[in-house]
Amino acid sequence: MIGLPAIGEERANLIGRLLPFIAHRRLEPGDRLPSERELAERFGVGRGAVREALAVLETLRIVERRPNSGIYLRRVDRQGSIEAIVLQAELGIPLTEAEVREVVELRRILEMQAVRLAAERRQAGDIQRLDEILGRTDGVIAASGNPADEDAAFHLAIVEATGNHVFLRVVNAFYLMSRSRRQAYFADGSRAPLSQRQHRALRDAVAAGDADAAERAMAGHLRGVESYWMELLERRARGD
Amino acid sequence: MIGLPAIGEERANLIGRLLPFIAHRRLEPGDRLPSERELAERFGVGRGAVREALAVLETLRIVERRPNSGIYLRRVDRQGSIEAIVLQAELGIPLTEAEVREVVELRRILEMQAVRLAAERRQAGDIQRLDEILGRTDGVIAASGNPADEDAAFHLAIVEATGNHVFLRVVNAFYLMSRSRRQAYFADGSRAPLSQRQHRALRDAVAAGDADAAERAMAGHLRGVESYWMELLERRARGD
DNA sequence: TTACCGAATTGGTATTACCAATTCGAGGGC
DNA sequence: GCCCTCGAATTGGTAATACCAATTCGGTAA
Repeated sequence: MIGLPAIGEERANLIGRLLPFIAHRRLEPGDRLPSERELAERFGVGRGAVREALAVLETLRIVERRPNSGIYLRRVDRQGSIEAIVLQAELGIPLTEAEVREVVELRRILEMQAVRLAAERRQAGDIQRLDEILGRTDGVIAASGNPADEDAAFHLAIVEATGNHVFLRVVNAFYLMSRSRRQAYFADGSRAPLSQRQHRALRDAVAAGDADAAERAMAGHLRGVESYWMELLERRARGD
Repeated sequence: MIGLPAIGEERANLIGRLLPFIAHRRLEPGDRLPSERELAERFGVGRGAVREALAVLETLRIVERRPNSGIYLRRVDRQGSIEAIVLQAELGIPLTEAEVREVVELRRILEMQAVRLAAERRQAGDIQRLDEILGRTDGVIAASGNPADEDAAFHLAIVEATGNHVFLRVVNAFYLMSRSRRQAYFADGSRAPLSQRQHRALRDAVAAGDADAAERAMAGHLRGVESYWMELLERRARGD
């Protein structure tokens, strides 16, 4: 069949089908996956689509392609890329409980250090950017909208104030992988105003160049979010 | 021409040619790249190869593909993936001076926190792994080999002792992106013995559960590596 | 100047074909 | 019975072609 469109078939991202396939087969690191031709047939797509997905999975260090031999699974748990978790989250695959705890812990480490550096190095433009985001957030709250993306923008703007763009990339990954979770967090409209007050305290501490105060403000602010995540885990453990 | 093999033509990784092409054109975020067909012709490859490369660049948030419209450059400097830097380094594209300084700073932040957590949480297996790597390194040094990979393995084993696999993934990215630099560092054979002594002090502090001592040991150890990187930058600034 | 329509362009996808290296089993020699 | 050898099948790498559907963009008409 040439060029026949899928007949009413929902054709999700191939990576989103490939990852559960790998997980479901309980493949061990080093195991060989089916050949490209077999995967193409099994998922009802062309070989080109399979190769595109495999190129991504190889870059994320999930698989290894050996020419004329096969596709092999790598030690995805410890050598995999951090972006692999971002991709999974974007595909709707939920993080494991361990991953959630680890993400929360590392996010705290990163942001505590970031806000200190930000307070020490902030430029006028950085504070201006923070104020702009705060104003935009006020508007979203007033319109009863969900300020999840503005929340992320504020935290990332603080990291940006460190002047370290690599730092920004790393923290950005964490915000990308928790986007849906953050949306759910702010779905409860009562949370946004408190968060906004804490953001303003953070802004003031950073603007004043008071690293200790900024760190304290960040610690208190993160506590709220973290407890939400931990509650989510408990709820999931009880079976929703 | 069908199936004609390249005649003596060195056909490097397409991504390795695409990235300089983008940089050389001084494309701004939002700008459109040539179409897939044009890129394929320009680089002398098939459209499939171009699509494979673009799929990777899209995952790394370097470009965005809009169906039936075109390929657009994203804000690669701040929204790009951290893995994009890893990929660049693997392709032999040197880091910019700013990136080097930022990588050094963030690596210090991550490892200082990691070694504290490792000292607090290390299990028996973690110390065993550290000792194993230390022993292997002794062998490499005795054989006048380059212990660059053993050095990375040791630092990563410390991060692994935190029990945080997400932490491990992030730090792993930093070691992958500086692999060639680390090889050059240990090419001077006089550096390995000092490094090994410092590693042993780190191992002892972690094994003893002394977070403060471990942090001090890590701080001193990193100082040496960092000064090497900074000297490299100055040498490069003077034009090698 | 504006609104509209149609042709060209573009990414998305499947199919086919060929190459070269690896794999693996059958057959033969020891 | 065991091991070596050789050849066929398998596999990833790559190019070329064709078609679709949506976007773009130019020209034309109101």
